[in-house]
Amino acid sequence: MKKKEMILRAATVLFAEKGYRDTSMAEVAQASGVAQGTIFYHYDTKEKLFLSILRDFKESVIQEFDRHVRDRNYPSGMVMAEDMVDFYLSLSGAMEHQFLLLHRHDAYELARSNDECRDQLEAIYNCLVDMFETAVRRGQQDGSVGNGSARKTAMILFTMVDGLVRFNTYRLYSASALVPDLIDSCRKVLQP
Amino acid sequence: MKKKEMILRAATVLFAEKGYRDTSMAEVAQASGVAQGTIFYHYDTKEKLFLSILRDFKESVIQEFDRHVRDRNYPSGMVMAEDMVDFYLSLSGAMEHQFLLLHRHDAYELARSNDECRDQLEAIYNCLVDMFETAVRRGQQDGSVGNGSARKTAMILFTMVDGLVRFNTYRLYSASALVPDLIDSCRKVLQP
DNA sequence: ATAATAACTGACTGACCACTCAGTTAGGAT
DNA sequence: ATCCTAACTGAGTGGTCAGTCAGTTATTAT
Repeated sequence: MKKKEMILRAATVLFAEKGYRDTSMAEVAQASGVAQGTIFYHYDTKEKLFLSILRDFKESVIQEFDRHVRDRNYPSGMVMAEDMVDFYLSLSGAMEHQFLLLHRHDAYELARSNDECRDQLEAIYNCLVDMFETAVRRGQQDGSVGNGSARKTAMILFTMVDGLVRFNTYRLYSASALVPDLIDSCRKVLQP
Repeated sequence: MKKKEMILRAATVLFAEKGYRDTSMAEVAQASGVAQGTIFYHYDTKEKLFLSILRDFKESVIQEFDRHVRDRNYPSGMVMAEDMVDFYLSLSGAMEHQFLLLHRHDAYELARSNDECRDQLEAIYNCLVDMFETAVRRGQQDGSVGNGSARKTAMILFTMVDGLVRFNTYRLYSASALVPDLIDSCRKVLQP
């Protein structure tokens, strides 16, 4: 693996686990087995390193979603919606550190002063909500999902599933114990 | 107002808006119109100042909730649950900075190494979920709410409402536009 | 083989920041 | 009026950290 990528990976883990501000570039250098100067050679500043992580995350989410949905045939929008909840949960497990980053305030902080950061965040967020919206729309067409704004319904589903991931992240409650109840609640929200 | 309280108030706003790590004690001192040394006279360390803010928040939440529920007669658990959603939304507006603090990662960070911080967080969180649980239980007794674990149902309601507050905080979406849909979804989740 | 460029290194720097401390001021008790 | 203590002050300190830079090593082109 190239050193540039090693730096990105190590920084993703450290920024997610310790936070952007609480992670020094010296720590990133040590964790990636690289001299401090090397980081600044590849990513001019700490901020640009963080942006690269976000960009990487965005591309991964889009790619994973496309790969999951492609070649898949759902009998109904409702079934697709349930699969999207499952997919979101497994994605947040597989990309644990990136989701942890998304659940920190660091990125939103940076987004206030940095346009690119805001754009990346919106793209990630839109991609995730779009997942649910696609399912809702399809369900509304085939009659398995009740009417109402598809976008708003998708956002409510998003808050429910994302809240569960957050419970897990903060170790306030084990997510797995809530999954059946959550899926059940989502079904109730969607039912015509 | 005593200087000690002025410091606490200024620090709450600054920690919420700029983050714990990004706020220097010099800024807190300036914002509260006090010398730097005065802060350390009242609150030994930055960490203890933060804990005092959390303690203050916990007590306020409990007090506000008690005051709201006392002397109020709900015709059914379902109506109480709807009122709890409303109450949560208005509370998060009235105590905007404290809720912002709760939505940052700072507190959860500190909780990992500081027992008191973890206890305060759990107390705040329990108080909020208890609100919903009380309503669900009552609804299950009078038949206005369906059966199932009251705690889990309360947690799902919590994630839905809290997710909405978060949307607002991060300025990703205007909360008010989602409120009617949210209340409607909560009703669906609760219905027998 | 030589030159040219890209990748890499780590000691160093200037800025910042939590916290200290020696000293001053305000308030209350007798 | 005198004493005592609590409240308050701000210049100073030691430590940390993002970013620099002059120099070294690896890679590629000719």
